[in-house]
Formats: sequence, structure tokens, C-alpha cells
Amino acid sequence: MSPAPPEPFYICGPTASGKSALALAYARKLDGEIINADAFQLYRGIETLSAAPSLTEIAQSPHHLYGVLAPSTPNDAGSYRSLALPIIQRIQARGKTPIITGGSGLYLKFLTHGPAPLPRADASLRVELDGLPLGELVARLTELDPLEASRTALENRRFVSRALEICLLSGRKASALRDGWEAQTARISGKLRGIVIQRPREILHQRIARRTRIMLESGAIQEVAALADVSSHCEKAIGFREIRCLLRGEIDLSTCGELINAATRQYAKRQETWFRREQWLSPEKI
RNA sequence: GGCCCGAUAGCUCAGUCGGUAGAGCAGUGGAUUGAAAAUUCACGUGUCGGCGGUUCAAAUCCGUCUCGGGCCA
Repeated sequence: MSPAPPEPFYICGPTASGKSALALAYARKLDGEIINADAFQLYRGIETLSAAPSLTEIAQSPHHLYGVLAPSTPNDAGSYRSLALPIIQRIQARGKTPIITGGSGLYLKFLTHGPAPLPRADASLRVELDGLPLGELVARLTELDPLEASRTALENRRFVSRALEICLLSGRKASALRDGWEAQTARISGKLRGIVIQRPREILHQRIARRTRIMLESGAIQEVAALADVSSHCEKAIGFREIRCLLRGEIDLSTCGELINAATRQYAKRQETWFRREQWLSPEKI
């Protein structure tokens, strides 16, 4: 009888909190291999902009799922799960510990809790729904699935659109499809091992400012310039828009840095809100 | 030295005929299972530059001082 495969170890927390460095430490400690759980470090061509691990870091331990997608490739949490699961299994089969590292809360939760039994996104339907006024989306959702409408933040176009999309694609009520899934996943609570990095807000802001400065000095501008003609999925990365403004001469370098700083701070706050609520790991102060 | 303009939230500014003030940004908290570095919701007491005066009542009118900026010497 073969021994049980090593359980994955999760390292998460807000941006610029030091996840990559901690992952390396744990890779040594647990004889592990690192797997990315960051939505934008998946992409090639924005390694600096997305603060992906450096070549020096990557050389120290096997790293997986960094720079594996072309900039124009769309992605979502479900696709990420499909990419990550086989890699986790292969690492475990070698007797190594998967060290899953990243700050994309939704991606992590898809990995740990699995997808709800819902139809996946449909690009052409989204184009169609995007053309309708929010009021109409709300009206259609309310008609098809009043229960789901009552549970949805109706001011949030994305959420309304997604709920309606589920109803239209499945021909069933989104509320019915979602039911049961949450209860099923509740058992995972507190069972997984890992760390949520927490730092005082002030310290985190200092780290963000430092990282933004280094990023702008060490190639992020060139990365965005190189993608100038590409209509890419990764345009949503923080810093992309700001650097494009810089390249067009609309703002100066210091303004660009300030805008990126502010956007990164806001992102870090959203991540903290997410991880504060997620109780499947026990938070550990660093 | 003289004249003019400005000083209001952390920042940029609005504030009508005098009735003790509100936007954007920043910040904080929340939502968030298939776009998530996305999307979205909520939260505004501050010596209205200081001191005096007029007035029932002053961010608002008057005087004066301080600090910016400008013009003329």
C-alpha cells in the first residue's frame, strides 16, 4: 500500500505581501513545487507588470503555470482549475508537495471548492447581453428566476448578466442550480492547510509603493509598449491602462506611478476583504 | 513698498440674496463560483487661514494680520 500523497499547501494574501518569497521557503521546507494562483501571472509578456517570480527565483524550485498563456487568450476561474488540477496530481504522484501560491481569491476557491454545476461563460451571449440596458437585464432575470434576482446585487451589471446567462444557457433556474453547492462545500471549512499572509495596512502600502517603483524602472513600460497593438485579455492588469496613458504622453512618469499605486492599494484591500471571509485556511500572522 | 487674486475635508475645488458646508479623488468597510489585477455597494464634523468688528445670525459683509501667487515700482 502506497503512502497518501502529500496534501497541497496554500499560500495566499494580498498583492505585494511577499507570497513568492514565502513560497520558496515552503518549497524547501516541504519538498514542494510551486503552482501559480494568480490570474495575471498566467500570462506571457507581462512578467514584470504582474510581479511574477524572477528567473532567479524560478531557478530555485520548480514553478508551474507562470507565463503559460498568450496575452490575447481569454481565461476564467474554471479554466484555471482545469489547468491546475492535473499539475497538482502529477506533483503529488512524484511524492512532492504542491505549493499553491497566489492572490486571485476566486481562482483559489474554484480550485479548492470546485465549480458549481453551472454552464460556463458564453462569449457571444455576453456580447448580446452587454448591448442591453441594465434595467432590461434585471427585468428578464426577475421574470425567469425571481429567487435568483432577489439574491443578486441588481446594481452590479456583471452579476445580473451572469445570472441571466445561466438561466438562458441551461434553460433552468440559476437559483436551483446553485442550491446545494454551498452546503456541499461548507465541509471544506478549516480543513485545508496553508497561510494567509496578513500585514499592517501601512506596511503593505510601503511595499506596494516600492514594488511599483521597481516595476516601472525594470521593464513594465517596455512590456506594455510591446503589446501596444494587441487587443489582449491582460489589458485589465493593473498598470496596463496607466502605462498606456504614459506612452501616449497624457501623463508623466510620477503621475503614472501614483495611479498604479492607488489602484494596487485598492486591489489589495479587496483581496483582504475576500481572504478575511474565507475560513478554509487558518490565518497566520507573519 | 503699492495694487490685485487666492486660502473651505488628506488632495483638487464648489458654495447663489448672510441662515454654521458638499462634490470628485484618496481613504475605510462590505458583496463577489465561471471577465476577479474584474465588477459593484455603503460611509463626509471640517479651528471654512488667525484675530477683531457689523448683525438676531458670518465660509459669505467690513477691518487687520499671516502665508501663497501675480502685476507695478
